[in-house]
Amino acid sequence: MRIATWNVNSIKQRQDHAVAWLKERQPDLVCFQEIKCVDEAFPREAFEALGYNVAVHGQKGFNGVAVLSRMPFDEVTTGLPGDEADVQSRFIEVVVSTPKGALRVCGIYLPNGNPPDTEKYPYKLGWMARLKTLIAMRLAYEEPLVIAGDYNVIPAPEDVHDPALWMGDALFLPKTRAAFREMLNLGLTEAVRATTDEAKLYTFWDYQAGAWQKNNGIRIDHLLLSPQAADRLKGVGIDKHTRTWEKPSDHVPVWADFDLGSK
DNA sequence: ATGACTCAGGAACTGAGA
Repeated sequence: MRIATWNVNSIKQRQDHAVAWLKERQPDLVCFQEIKCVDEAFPREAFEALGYNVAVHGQKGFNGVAVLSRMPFDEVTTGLPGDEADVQSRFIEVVVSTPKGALRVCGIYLPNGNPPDTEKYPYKLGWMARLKTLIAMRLAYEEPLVIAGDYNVIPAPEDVHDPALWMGDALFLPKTRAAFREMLNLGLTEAVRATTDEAKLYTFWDYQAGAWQKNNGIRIDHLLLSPQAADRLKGVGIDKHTRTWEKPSDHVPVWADFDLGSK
Protein backbone atom coordinates (compact mmCIF):
# COMPACT_ATOMS: atom_id res chain seq x y z
CA MET A 1 0.00 0.00 0.00
CA ARG A 2 1.66 3.19 -1.23
CA ILE A 3 0.45 6.53 0.17
CA ALA A 4 1.77 9.82 -1.15
CA THR A 5 1.47 13.58 -0.77
CA TRP A 6 2.23 16.33 -3.28
CA ASN A 7 1.66 20.06 -3.25
CA VAL A 8 1.08 20.52 -6.99
CA ASN A 9 0.76 24.34 -6.98
CA SER A 10 -2.31 24.42 -9.25
CA ILE A 11 -3.72 21.15 -10.55
CA LYS A 12 -4.70 22.81 -13.81
CA GLN A 13 -1.09 23.86 -14.43
CA ARG A 14 0.23 20.50 -13.26
CA GLN A 15 -2.26 18.00 -14.69
CA ASP A 16 0.22 16.48 -17.14
CA HIS A 17 2.91 16.21 -14.45
CA ALA A 18 0.44 14.61 -12.07
CA VAL A 19 -0.60 12.01 -14.64
CA ALA A 20 3.01 11.25 -15.59
CA TRP A 21 4.04 10.89 -11.95
CA LEU A 22 1.05 8.68 -11.07
CA LYS A 23 1.91 6.33 -13.93
CA GLU A 24 5.51 6.22 -12.77
CA ARG A 25 5.12 5.94 -8.98
CA GLN A 26 1.78 4.08 -8.91
CA PRO A 27 0.55 5.25 -5.50
CA ASP A 28 -2.58 3.58 -4.16
CA LEU A 29 -3.65 6.84 -2.55
CA VAL A 30 -2.34 10.38 -2.94
CA CYS A 31 -3.13 13.67 -1.24
CA PHE A 32 -2.78 16.81 -3.37
CA GLN A 33 -2.49 20.32 -1.96
CA GLU A 34 -2.83 23.77 -3.49
CA ILE A 35 -5.10 22.58 -6.27
CA LYS A 36 -6.16 26.25 -6.62
CA CYS A 37 -9.55 25.59 -8.16
CA VAL A 38 -13.17 25.02 -7.24
CA ASP A 39 -14.45 21.43 -7.03
CA GLU A 40 -16.17 21.61 -10.44
CA ALA A 41 -12.94 22.68 -12.16
CA PHE A 42 -10.83 19.79 -10.85
CA PRO A 43 -9.81 17.59 -13.80
CA ARG A 44 -11.17 14.43 -12.22
CA GLU A 45 -11.65 12.57 -15.50
CA ALA A 46 -7.91 12.55 -16.15
CA PHE A 47 -7.39 10.67 -12.90
CA GLU A 48 -10.48 8.48 -13.09
CA ALA A 49 -9.10 7.26 -16.41
CA LEU A 50 -6.09 5.97 -14.46
CA GLY A 51 -8.36 4.05 -12.09
CA TYR A 52 -8.56 6.54 -9.24
CA ASN A 53 -11.54 7.61 -7.20
CA VAL A 54 -11.47 11.36 -6.62
CA ALA A 55 -12.46 13.47 -3.61
CA VAL A 56 -12.04 17.25 -3.85
CA HIS A 57 -12.26 20.12 -1.39
CA GLY A 58 -11.40 23.22 -3.39
CA GLN A 59 -12.06 26.94 -3.41
CA LYS A 60 -11.71 29.82 -5.83
CA GLY A 61 -8.20 31.03 -6.49
CA PHE A 62 -5.94 29.40 -3.95
CA ASN A 63 -5.59 26.65 -1.33
CA GLY A 64 -7.62 23.51 -2.02
CA VAL A 65 -6.94 19.83 -1.31
CA ALA A 66 -7.88 16.55 -2.98
CA VAL A 67 -7.43 12.82 -2.52
CA LEU A 68 -7.09 10.20 -5.24
CA SER A 69 -7.54 6.57 -4.23
CA ARG A 70 -7.55 3.27 -6.05
CA MET A 71 -9.78 1.95 -3.25
CA PRO A 72 -13.35 3.31 -3.10
CA PHE A 73 -14.02 5.86 -0.38
CA ASP A 74 -16.00 4.54 2.56
CA GLU A 75 -16.07 8.04 4.05
CA VAL A 76 -15.09 11.53 2.92
CA THR A 77 -15.25 14.60 5.17
CA THR A 78 -13.89 18.09 4.51
CA GLY A 79 -12.90 21.05 6.64
CA LEU A 80 -10.90 21.03 9.87
CA PRO A 81 -13.26 21.16 12.88
CA GLY A 82 -12.93 23.76 15.60
CA ASP A 83 -13.58 27.08 13.84
CA GLU A 84 -16.82 27.68 11.98
CA ALA A 85 -15.43 30.98 10.65
CA ASP A 86 -12.52 29.30 8.84
CA VAL A 87 -13.50 29.13 5.17
CA GLN A 88 -10.09 28.13 3.77
CA SER A 89 -10.05 24.72 2.09
CA ARG A 90 -7.11 22.99 3.74
CA PHE A 91 -8.35 19.68 5.14
CA ILE A 92 -9.87 16.49 3.76
CA GLU A 93 -10.26 13.15 5.52
CA VAL A 94 -11.06 9.79 3.93
CA VAL A 95 -11.49 6.20 5.01
CA VAL A 96 -10.81 3.29 2.66
CA SER A 97 -10.81 -0.47 3.10
CA THR A 98 -7.60 -2.44 2.73
CA PRO A 99 -7.13 -6.21 2.81
CA LYS A 100 -6.08 -5.69 6.44
CA GLY A 101 -8.95 -3.44 7.50
CA ALA A 102 -9.81 0.24 7.54
CA LEU A 103 -7.24 2.88 6.65
CA ARG A 104 -7.84 6.52 7.50
CA VAL A 105 -5.99 9.31 5.69
CA CYS A 106 -6.09 13.05 6.37
CA GLY A 107 -4.80 15.34 3.61
CA ILE A 108 -3.70 18.71 4.97
CA TYR A 109 -2.45 22.05 3.69
CA LEU A 110 -1.28 23.74 6.86
CA PRO A 111 -1.22 27.56 6.73
CA ASN A 112 2.08 29.21 5.86
CA GLY A 113 1.88 31.82 8.64
CA ASN A 114 4.12 34.50 7.15
CA PRO A 115 4.68 37.25 7.99
CA PRO A 116 4.77 36.22 11.66
CA ASP A 117 3.88 39.69 12.99
CA THR A 118 0.48 39.59 11.26
CA GLU A 119 -2.78 37.76 11.93
CA LYS A 120 -1.50 35.00 9.63
CA TYR A 121 0.75 33.52 12.29
CA PRO A 122 -1.89 33.12 15.01
CA TYR A 123 -4.10 31.56 12.32
CA LYS A 124 -1.36 29.02 11.65
CA LEU A 125 -0.86 28.21 15.35
CA GLY A 126 -4.62 28.00 15.88
CA TRP A 127 -4.92 25.65 12.91
CA MET A 128 -2.17 23.46 14.36
CA ALA A 129 -3.94 23.35 17.73
CA ARG A 130 -7.17 22.31 16.01
CA LEU A 131 -5.31 19.62 14.06
CA LYS A 132 -3.77 18.31 17.27
CA THR A 133 -7.22 18.05 18.83
CA LEU A 134 -8.52 16.12 15.81
CA ILE A 135 -5.55 13.77 15.78
CA ALA A 136 -5.96 13.04 19.49
CA MET A 137 -9.56 11.98 18.81
CA ARG A 138 -8.64 9.86 15.79
CA LEU A 139 -5.85 8.06 17.65
CA ALA A 140 -8.47 6.67 20.01
CA TYR A 141 -9.71 4.54 17.08
CA GLU A 142 -6.42 2.64 17.20
CA GLU A 143 -6.41 2.13 13.43
CA PRO A 144 -3.82 2.80 10.72
CA LEU A 145 -3.93 6.58 10.23
CA VAL A 146 -1.79 8.72 7.96
CA ILE A 147 -1.85 12.52 8.15
CA ALA A 148 -0.14 13.59 4.94
CA GLY A 149 0.42 16.96 3.37
CA ASP A 150 2.18 20.28 3.19
CA TYR A 151 2.77 21.10 6.86
CA ASN A 152 4.68 24.32 6.19
CA VAL A 153 6.88 23.23 9.11
CA ILE A 154 10.65 22.71 9.01
CA PRO A 155 11.02 20.23 11.87
CA ALA A 156 14.74 20.61 12.57
CA PRO A 157 17.90 22.46 11.45
CA GLU A 158 19.01 19.54 9.26
CA ASP A 159 15.81 20.03 7.23
CA VAL A 160 16.85 23.45 5.88
CA HIS A 161 19.84 24.53 3.80
CA ASP A 162 20.64 27.53 6.00
CA PRO A 163 18.95 27.44 9.44
CA ALA A 164 20.17 30.92 10.42
CA LEU A 165 18.45 32.41 7.38
CA TRP A 166 15.13 30.85 8.38
CA MET A 167 15.24 31.49 12.13
CA GLY A 168 12.54 34.17 12.08
CA ASP A 169 10.35 32.51 9.47
CA ALA A 170 6.91 31.16 10.34
CA LEU A 171 7.98 27.74 9.01
CA PHE A 172 10.86 27.46 11.47
CA LEU A 173 10.02 29.61 14.51
CA PRO A 174 10.36 27.83 17.89
CA LYS A 175 6.58 28.04 18.46
CA THR A 176 5.94 26.39 15.08
CA ARG A 177 8.34 23.56 15.77
CA ALA A 178 6.95 23.14 19.28
CA ALA A 179 3.42 22.80 17.90
CA PHE A 180 4.68 20.18 15.43
CA ARG A 181 6.38 18.28 18.29
CA GLU A 182 3.14 18.42 20.26
CA MET A 183 1.47 16.47 17.47
CA LEU A 184 4.29 13.94 17.32
CA ASN A 185 4.15 13.60 21.09
CA LEU A 186 0.58 12.33 20.83
CA GLY A 187 2.22 9.17 19.54
CA LEU A 188 2.79 9.85 15.85
CA THR A 189 5.81 8.84 13.80
CA GLU A 190 7.16 11.01 11.00
CA ALA A 191 7.75 8.64 8.09
CA VAL A 192 10.96 10.07 6.63
CA ARG A 193 12.71 10.41 9.98
CA ALA A 194 11.62 6.90 10.92
CA THR A 195 13.79 5.60 8.10
CA THR A 196 16.77 7.96 7.80
CA ASP A 197 18.79 10.60 9.66
CA GLU A 198 20.20 11.95 6.41
CA ALA A 199 20.45 15.74 6.27
CA LYS A 200 19.56 17.90 3.27
CA LEU A 201 16.51 15.88 2.31
CA TYR A 202 14.25 18.55 0.91
CA THR A 203 10.72 18.64 -0.53
CA PHE A 204 10.52 22.31 -1.58
CA TRP A 205 12.78 24.64 -3.52
CA ASP A 206 11.73 28.23 -4.16
CA TYR A 207 11.28 29.26 -7.79
CA GLN A 208 13.42 32.31 -7.09
CA ALA A 209 17.12 33.01 -6.79
CA GLY A 210 18.28 29.73 -8.29
CA ALA A 211 17.21 27.85 -5.17
CA TRP A 212 16.94 24.54 -7.02
CA GLN A 213 20.33 24.89 -8.72
CA LYS A 214 22.00 25.68 -5.38
CA ASN A 215 19.99 23.01 -3.52
CA ASN A 216 18.64 25.70 -1.21
CA GLY A 217 15.67 23.61 -0.13
CA ILE A 218 13.52 22.93 2.89
CA ARG A 219 11.69 19.80 4.08
CA ILE A 220 8.09 20.74 4.82
CA ASP A 221 5.95 17.98 3.29
CA HIS A 222 5.42 15.15 5.73
CA LEU A 223 3.53 11.93 6.48
CA LEU A 224 2.68 11.45 10.14
CA LEU A 225 1.69 7.94 11.18
CA SER A 226 -0.36 6.44 13.97
CA PRO A 227 1.32 3.52 15.77
CA GLN A 228 -0.80 1.07 13.75
CA ALA A 229 0.49 2.63 10.53
CA ALA A 230 4.07 3.14 11.72
CA ASP A 231 4.38 -0.53 12.69
CA ARG A 232 3.55 -1.46 9.08
CA LEU A 233 5.90 1.08 7.45
CA LYS A 234 8.10 -0.56 4.84
CA GLY A 235 9.80 2.30 3.03
CA VAL A 236 9.78 5.98 2.13
CA GLY A 237 10.73 8.03 -0.91
CA ILE A 238 11.04 11.65 -2.07
CA ASP A 239 10.59 12.09 -5.82
CA LYS A 240 13.10 14.89 -6.23
CA HIS A 241 13.42 14.33 -9.97
CA THR A 242 10.00 15.90 -10.64
CA ARG A 243 11.58 19.26 -9.77
CA THR A 244 13.67 18.97 -12.95
CA TRP A 245 10.60 18.68 -15.17
CA GLU A 246 9.57 21.60 -17.32
CA LYS A 247 7.38 24.08 -15.43
CA PRO A 248 7.47 22.05 -12.20
CA SER A 249 5.67 22.54 -8.93
CA ASP A 250 7.96 24.06 -6.30
CA HIS A 251 7.21 20.99 -4.14
CA VAL A 252 8.00 17.34 -4.94
CA PRO A 253 6.05 14.19 -3.97
CA VAL A 254 6.77 12.24 -0.79
CA TRP A 255 5.49 8.68 -0.40
CA ALA A 256 5.52 5.77 2.03
CA ASP A 257 4.86 2.05 1.61
CA PHE A 258 2.90 0.03 4.16
CA ASP A 259 2.27 -3.64 4.72
CA LEU A 260 -1.52 -3.36 4.43
CA GLY A 261 -2.07 -5.93 1.72
CA SER A 262 -1.45 -5.65 -2.02
CA LYS A 263 1.78 -3.99 -3.24
C1' DA B 1 20.47 43.64 -3.38
C1' DT B 2 14.48 46.20 -1.22
C1' DG B 3 15.82 41.44 -6.54
C1' DA B 4 15.30 37.14 -8.69
C1' DC B 5 9.63 33.15 -9.92
C1' DT B 6 4.93 31.27 -10.52
C1' DC B 7 0.18 31.01 -9.79
C1' DA B 8 -5.17 33.00 -9.91
C1' DG B 9 -8.06 36.60 -10.99
C1' DG B 10 -9.12 39.23 -14.63
C1' DA B 11 -7.52 42.38 -17.98
C1' DA B 12 -3.00 46.05 -15.29
C1' DC B 13 -1.83 44.86 -11.90
C1' DT B 14 -2.01 42.71 -6.83
C1' DG B 15 -1.94 39.06 -3.37
C1' DA B 16 -0.13 34.72 -2.03
C1' DG B 17 3.20 31.57 -1.72
C1' DA B 18 7.51 29.97 1.60
